[in-house]
Amino acid sequence: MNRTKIASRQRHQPSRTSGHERQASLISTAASLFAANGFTGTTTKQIAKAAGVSEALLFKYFPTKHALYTAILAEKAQYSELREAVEEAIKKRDDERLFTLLASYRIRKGTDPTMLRLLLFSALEGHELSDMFFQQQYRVFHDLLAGYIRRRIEDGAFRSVDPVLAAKAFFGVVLHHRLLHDIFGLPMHLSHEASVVEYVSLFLGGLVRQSPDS
Amino acid sequence: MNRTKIASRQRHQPSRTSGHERQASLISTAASLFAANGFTGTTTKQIAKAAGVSEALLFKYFPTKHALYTAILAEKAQYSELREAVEEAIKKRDDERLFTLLASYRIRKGTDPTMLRLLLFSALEGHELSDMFFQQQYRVFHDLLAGYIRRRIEDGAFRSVDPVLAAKAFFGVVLHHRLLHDIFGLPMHLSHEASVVEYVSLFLGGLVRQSPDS
DNA sequence: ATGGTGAGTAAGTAGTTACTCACCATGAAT
DNA sequence: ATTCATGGTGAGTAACTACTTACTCACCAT
Repeated sequence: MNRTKIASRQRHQPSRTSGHERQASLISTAASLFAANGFTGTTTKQIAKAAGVSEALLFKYFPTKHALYTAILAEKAQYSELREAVEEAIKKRDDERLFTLLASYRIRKGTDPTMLRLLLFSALEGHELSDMFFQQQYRVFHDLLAGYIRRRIEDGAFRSVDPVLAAKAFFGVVLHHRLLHDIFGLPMHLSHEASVVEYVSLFLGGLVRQSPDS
Repeated sequence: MNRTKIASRQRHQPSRTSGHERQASLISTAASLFAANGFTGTTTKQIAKAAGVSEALLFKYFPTKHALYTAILAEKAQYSELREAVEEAIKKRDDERLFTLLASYRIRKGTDPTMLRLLLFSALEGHELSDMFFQQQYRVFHDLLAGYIRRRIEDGAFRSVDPVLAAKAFFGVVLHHRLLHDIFGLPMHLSHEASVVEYVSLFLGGLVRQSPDS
C-alpha cells in the first residue's frame, strides 16, 4: 500500500535533519518572527509552520516558548568583527576614522533591522535577557568610545565635555537614524554614506577645539 | 431580601458614571497597560478589571480591542503647550534657549514614559495609526527645528550643515537619552538639567561658527 | 534479525482570548 | 405611575493558546 513511499524516500537526500541543524533553523526562524511581531505576538504554531516542522518537535528542542526566546537572545548577542578596526583607530588617535567606523557599522546599506527590533521588543516587553543583549550589542562600544573621548580630552584635542554623555550623544544620533529609517520607515533624503559623513562632521565640530591656545 | 442593598445605595454618590467619563477612564487605563505590555500583551479582561468594570461594558464603548487602541493614539496625539515658547525663542534667534527648551521638554523630572513606550510599541507592532502618532508627537518639532537651523545658516551664524540631518541628530541625542533611562532603565550619572545643558553645549559647539570671518 | 535511539508527528488537553447576548438598574421625562 | 434611553453585568462561545501524550518511522550497531 505504502511501498512506493518507502522506496522513493531512499533515493532522496537524508529525510532526517540533525538535531543541531533543526535547532539552529528554529532559532533563526523564530528570531525573525519575534522581531516582526514581538514575543506575545508570535505563536509557537506560526514558528513551527514557518520552520516546516510540527509544533511538537519545537517543544522537543525548547521546553517552553520562553526558552526559545532566551536561546535566540543568547545566540544573537555575539558580535565579533569591528572591534579590531575600532581599536586600531583608537591607537592611532584617528578621530574621524573612529567615529565614522562606529557610525557606519550601524548605518550602512544592508543592515538588517531584525536585531534592532529584537532589542527594542525585548526591552519594551521587559524580558530578563534584555539587559544582557543590550550589554553585549551596545555597551561595549559605548564604553570604548567614552574612554577614548576621555583620553582625547586629556590630550587637549577635545573640549572638556563629559565623556560618558558625549559618547551617549553620538550613539544617540546613530541609533535614532536607524530608528527613523529602519523601524519607522521614514524615507531618507541622503545616502547612508553621506549621512554618516555629515553626522561625524557635525559631532566632531563640537568636540574638537577650534582655537587651540596651548 | 436585598432591601438593605437598595437603601444603602441611595445615600452614596451617583452610582452611575456618565458615558464620557467611563470612556475616558477606559482610555487612560488601557493606555498604561498597552504601554507596559504592548497590544497583544494586554488582554481586554485586564483592562476591564483595572478600570473596575465588566468586560462587556468595555465592548459597549469600543466595538473591538483595536478600536480602543486607535482611540488612545488619536487622543494622546495632542500636545499643545511648548510650541509658543519655542516660537518665541525662534523669533529672538536665541539658539541656546531653543535647544534647551526642546531638550528639556522631553528630558525632565516627571516625564512619564507611557507615551514613549506607546509610540515605540505602535511602531514595532506596525499599527496603522503609528504614523499619525509619530507625526503629531514628533514631526512638528523636527520640522520646526530644521527650518530654524536653515535660517541660522543663512544668517551666517551656523556652519553650513544639512539642516534636516542636524535636526535629526539633535532629537536623536534627546530620544536616546530617554530610551536609555526611561526604557532600558540605566542609571543616570548626571541630573536631568545637567544632562540637557551638556547636550546643548555639545551640539551647539558643532553648529555655531567658532571663528567669524564676516 | 533485532533492539536501541533519536527524529518526527497527529491528536489531543486545559486554559485563555476577543467578543456577544440576554437581561437588570437607574433616573429623568412624560 | 409608566415609559424609555442609557449604564451596567453574568454567563456564555468559538477559536486560539502553550504545551503533552502516545505513537511511528528511519537508521545503525551489534
